[in-house]
Amino acid sequence: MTAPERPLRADARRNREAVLDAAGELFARRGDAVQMDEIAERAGLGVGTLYRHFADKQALLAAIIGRRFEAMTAVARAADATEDPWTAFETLLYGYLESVAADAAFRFALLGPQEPRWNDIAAEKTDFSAITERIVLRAVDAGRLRADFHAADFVLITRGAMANMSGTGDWRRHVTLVLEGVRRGGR
Amino acid sequence: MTAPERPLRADARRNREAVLDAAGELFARRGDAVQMDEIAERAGLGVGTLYRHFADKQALLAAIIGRRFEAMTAVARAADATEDPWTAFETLLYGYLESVAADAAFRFALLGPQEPRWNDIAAEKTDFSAITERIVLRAVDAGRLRADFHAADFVLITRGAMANMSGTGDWRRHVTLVLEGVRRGGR
DNA sequence: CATGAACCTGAACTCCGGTTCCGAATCTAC
DNA sequence: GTAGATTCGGAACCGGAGTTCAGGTTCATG
Repeated sequence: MTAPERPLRADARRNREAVLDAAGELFARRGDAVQMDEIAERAGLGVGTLYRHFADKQALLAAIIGRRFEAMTAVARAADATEDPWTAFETLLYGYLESVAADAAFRFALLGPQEPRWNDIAAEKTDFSAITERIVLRAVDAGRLRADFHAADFVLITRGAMANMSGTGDWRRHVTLVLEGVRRGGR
Repeated sequence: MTAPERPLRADARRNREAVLDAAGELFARRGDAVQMDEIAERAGLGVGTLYRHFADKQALLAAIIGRRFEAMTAVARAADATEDPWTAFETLLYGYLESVAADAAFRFALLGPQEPRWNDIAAEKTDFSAITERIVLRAVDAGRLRADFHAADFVLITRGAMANMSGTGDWRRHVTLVLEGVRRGGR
């Protein structure tokens, strides 16, 4: 179905990239509240061009989100490479949250009401959740997380922190508090 | 300015109530995604009537949210009447969250991006935050909450839980975990 | 350098939902 | 019971944001 796919013309590829960059930047700053005209202007292109590369706004957003999920997966993989189970867990958690904190669109996708969608996309295209599960398991087995801690709890914590990222909320403080209730085995 | 205020005509008062009920019900279920026509239909009235009673959609929402804040303040007052400081704290926390869980509009108002607005309204019209502060202080003084716990942390926890209220998130589990990191002096 | 396909532009279009407005209906006071 | 003010109804209006499309432009190929 996606078979023939002749390579894009040079200017087309360049423009496609410009759109992705502009959209990424703007979505990151203001979530999906940005409008197509703004993205076009920032990319130095006409709106029509956006629609030549992406079926609609949703598709453009999806492309951006997909990128982020891939980056996220890389972060997770790196964390998993750490020997110490607790360090691995913390690295994953903060790596994840730091990225999310820097990107309103990502946050929107993760927190938004159409919940199932994006996470499903992520599940299909990356093995982020598998890696997360492994890291959590390692920490539990090493006695560094409460015995009943589950990957779903990682999501819980994560979402909780995200909710404290806009405005005055101090999400780091929030994570600190939660971690205190979840960490085990001091030294 | 609001001085003369002749009493509303009987039917007007009845209709106003119907609007409030319909809007409360729908906003609670679907947040501010409901549209004016829907509310009108559910109330058995024309749209024009909504606008006779409320300047615009925002004002209607504000009326609903205001109601909820008042109810919330009553809950807080009740919690404050409990002798045991920890029980008071837990009562407040769960009372708050239970109400919020039942009302998407309220959640939306508390969690939404236009953050400052609603909380300011609340601060002006109710003494919810004052009561909360007192309850938190009591628990800290009694050694039942970590010494550095502050009213702002209550908000943190609260927002964190809210983020886990839609879809599959198990907000009670989330609160349990957080509480574990915050509670002090078991039995 | 010429030709045609691929691509770009941006004004115009469409859809959607909040808001208005005025004739019709309803209530209150006398 | 009736006059007159108040309130209601809902079709029409309006602005905003996504999307389309009829040319003009640029690139790749021979």
